[in-house]
Amino acid sequence: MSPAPIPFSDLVSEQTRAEIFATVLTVGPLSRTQLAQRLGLVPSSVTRMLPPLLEHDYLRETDAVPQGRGRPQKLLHVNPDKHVVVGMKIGPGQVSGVVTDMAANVLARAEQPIADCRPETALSAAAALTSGLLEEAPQAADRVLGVGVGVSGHVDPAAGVCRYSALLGWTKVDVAGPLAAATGLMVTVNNDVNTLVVAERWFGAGRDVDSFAVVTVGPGIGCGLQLGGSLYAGTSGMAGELGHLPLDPAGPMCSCGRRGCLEALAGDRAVLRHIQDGGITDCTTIADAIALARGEHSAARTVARAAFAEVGAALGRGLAGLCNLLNLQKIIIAGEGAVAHDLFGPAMQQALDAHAFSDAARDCQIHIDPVTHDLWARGAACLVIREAVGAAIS
Amino acid sequence: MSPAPIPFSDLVSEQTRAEIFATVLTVGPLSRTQLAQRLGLVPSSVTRMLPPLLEHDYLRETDAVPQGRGRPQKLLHVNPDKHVVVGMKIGPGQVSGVVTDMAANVLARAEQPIADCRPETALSAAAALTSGLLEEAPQAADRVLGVGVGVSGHVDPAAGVCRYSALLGWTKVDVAGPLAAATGLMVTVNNDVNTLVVAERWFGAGRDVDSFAVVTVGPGIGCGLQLGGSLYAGTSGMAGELGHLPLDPAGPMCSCGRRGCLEALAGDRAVLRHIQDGGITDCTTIADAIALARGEHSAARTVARAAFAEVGAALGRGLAGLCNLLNLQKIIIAGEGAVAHDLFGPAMQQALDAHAFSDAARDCQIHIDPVTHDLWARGAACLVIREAVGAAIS
DNA sequence: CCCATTTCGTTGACTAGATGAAGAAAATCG
DNA sequence: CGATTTTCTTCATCTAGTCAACGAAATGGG
Repeated sequence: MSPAPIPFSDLVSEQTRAEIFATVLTVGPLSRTQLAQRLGLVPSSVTRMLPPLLEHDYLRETDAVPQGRGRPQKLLHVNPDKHVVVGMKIGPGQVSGVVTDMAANVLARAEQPIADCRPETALSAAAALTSGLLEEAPQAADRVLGVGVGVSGHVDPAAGVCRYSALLGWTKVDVAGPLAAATGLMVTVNNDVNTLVVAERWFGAGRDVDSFAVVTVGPGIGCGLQLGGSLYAGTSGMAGELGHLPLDPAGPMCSCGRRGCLEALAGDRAVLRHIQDGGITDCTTIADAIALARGEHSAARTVARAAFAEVGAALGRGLAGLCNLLNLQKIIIAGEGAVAHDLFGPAMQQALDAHAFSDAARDCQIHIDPVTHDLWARGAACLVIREAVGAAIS
Repeated sequence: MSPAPIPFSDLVSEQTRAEIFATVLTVGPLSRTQLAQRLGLVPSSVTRMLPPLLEHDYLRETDAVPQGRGRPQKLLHVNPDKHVVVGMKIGPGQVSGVVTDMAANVLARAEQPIADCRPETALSAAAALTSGLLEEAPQAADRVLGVGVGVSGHVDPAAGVCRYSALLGWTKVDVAGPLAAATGLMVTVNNDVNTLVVAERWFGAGRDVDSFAVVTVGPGIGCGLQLGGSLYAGTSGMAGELGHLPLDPAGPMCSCGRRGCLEALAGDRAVLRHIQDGGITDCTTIADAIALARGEHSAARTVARAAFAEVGAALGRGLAGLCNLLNLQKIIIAGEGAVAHDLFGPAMQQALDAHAFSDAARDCQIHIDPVTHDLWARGAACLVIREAVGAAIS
């Protein structure tokens, strides 16, 4: 594997240039004048900052494009081919990854099932996946900016270490070290939901707001926070633990050993539990449950639908707490479970409206994003770009 | 009432000068060198910023004080007499206020019961209290910087309006307008718990941390947040609504009409409810309950103690959610109810440890601050100083 | 007692980022 | 073709910051 050239930092480490780059990246081609307005600068300041970015070919400008009267604009856009970036997500059962260009466009994707969750297994799979992905983008090998990794669990991004992951069964696992050693590339690690936050912020529903949460539903309930325009990590990088909000002292046991956590009330297992409690025994996966609830009218369908409604109501109560506490502009529901939003959405919204203060709920849009797809890994790639460009850009 | 001179803003509006002022104010007399270190500057930069602050007499320096070898330092301190500030809290039943100097030292205090909570009643009481307080500091009338007001409920600080207050029964009440008209002074309004956050940040347990929450216990449960070094207000200034976190779907009715809110489980009424459920009928105020629980050994005392333990456990569950979600460095328990911390504290801590992730709980100190006393109103005064100095200073 | 040492603070030359005003560039409109 | 409009650049200037050198004011050792 080639050594990683990381020439970006010294050139664009200055705050303003980083903001220019990020703005051009995320809000598309822009003229200098538009850019100045958006950044609260005067056009001449933009002009002054640009030369190094253009000379080093991070940004390019189009030919003049006339639009009515006046001198035509030259639009700035990022040069997507300056670098490629690898992003991946390590989850239970599989490692999935993408290669993107500098505009975070996905060039190739791949995934690899892992037999067990031991750190060695997962990390060697991640290294193999990185190699494989970079071979698919053959001319890219000498232009790799770095590898971004999203890990479900508590991550210390500065150290590149996963502190604790219930889902993976990890405690104090160094992720960046082994992966950097195996690939020879710069490695950035963060919580997997945080990678989604960055992706939503740059390309998704978080584009136009500066305070939002991404809540992932699936086997577990995850949460990442963007507060006041920047990713909120907390004291030791483990903020966003919404899944174990204690919502019901009489609730079912949670995998964490406590009772009535949001995750126990609204995770996949809660759906299955409700269905089994309803007397249906041959429904063992969440896919079964969705199929049942969307299937032909039957007693079983009624039970399954009621199960999703229960789960939606619990989720809504949790979101109400989040909404009341942080007075967010938006909550984005994502994760594998979001595909079933037709089943749990109405009950969730109803519980949210019932439990959130009306002012807070009015200010807070709910956005359901069922097509997370590559977004996890793409977000991990964004993380690398974001770091290279300077964390200041949010 | 005299017109308010507000000469500060133009002079010190620059970020760095504001930070210098705030640092000198909060961490006491400092030499230029110490100041530079603390602000991450070089001493000459401090020297260059000082002249306007000294000329306009916001800061002063002591005579040289030798300390061992070398040239003696001249310590900078704020000139407390440059202005006076009025701070007050409008709560149900009474308006209380203080006059402070520029170092937020309390010069005089007063409170005034109000017969009802109608806005006119409360605001005219506030205006009267302001006049009264300023008469107690006679030579101060021409040096008033402004009036800060803390109101329990949802406040829009920019508009100076209380949007909604359950405790006061207010909906869309303009506070700043009438009070400015009546007093002729600049008026700053904020949520009452936010005033506590500022006070704790400047003078209290929040001095050495940059992410903490102040949770007030009493008739209601309030919460203010300092995240990443600055007061977190949320999208529309109503963040920090912890009291209505839904913690128990089978819990008692809350005054907000929902079931099982933290406030219904851990507010004063919850204590009384538990005691009455225990068969004791002549305990109608929280003071009675505290006296009972601290009194002579008896069956009633056992019931009262159990009531506080129940409430503490509920509070601990709520704090665990807060701690997990935001991974704070510190949670400060304040408010009138905090005096009973000997009664609810152990159960609270136990529930917190049981429900918070151990990593998050380890990073999060609990600080109980039972002597809030003037702190509400003093915090409101800080709010005015903070605004005059520039919100940038956190 | 005087001079080296130490610490504090100031001065002045210099740099980087931002601004505003004026002007050059490149289109359309009449 | 000239007037107008819009975009972008150039240049003088401002502000906040740094660095390096120096001045100030104490202690302590010979």
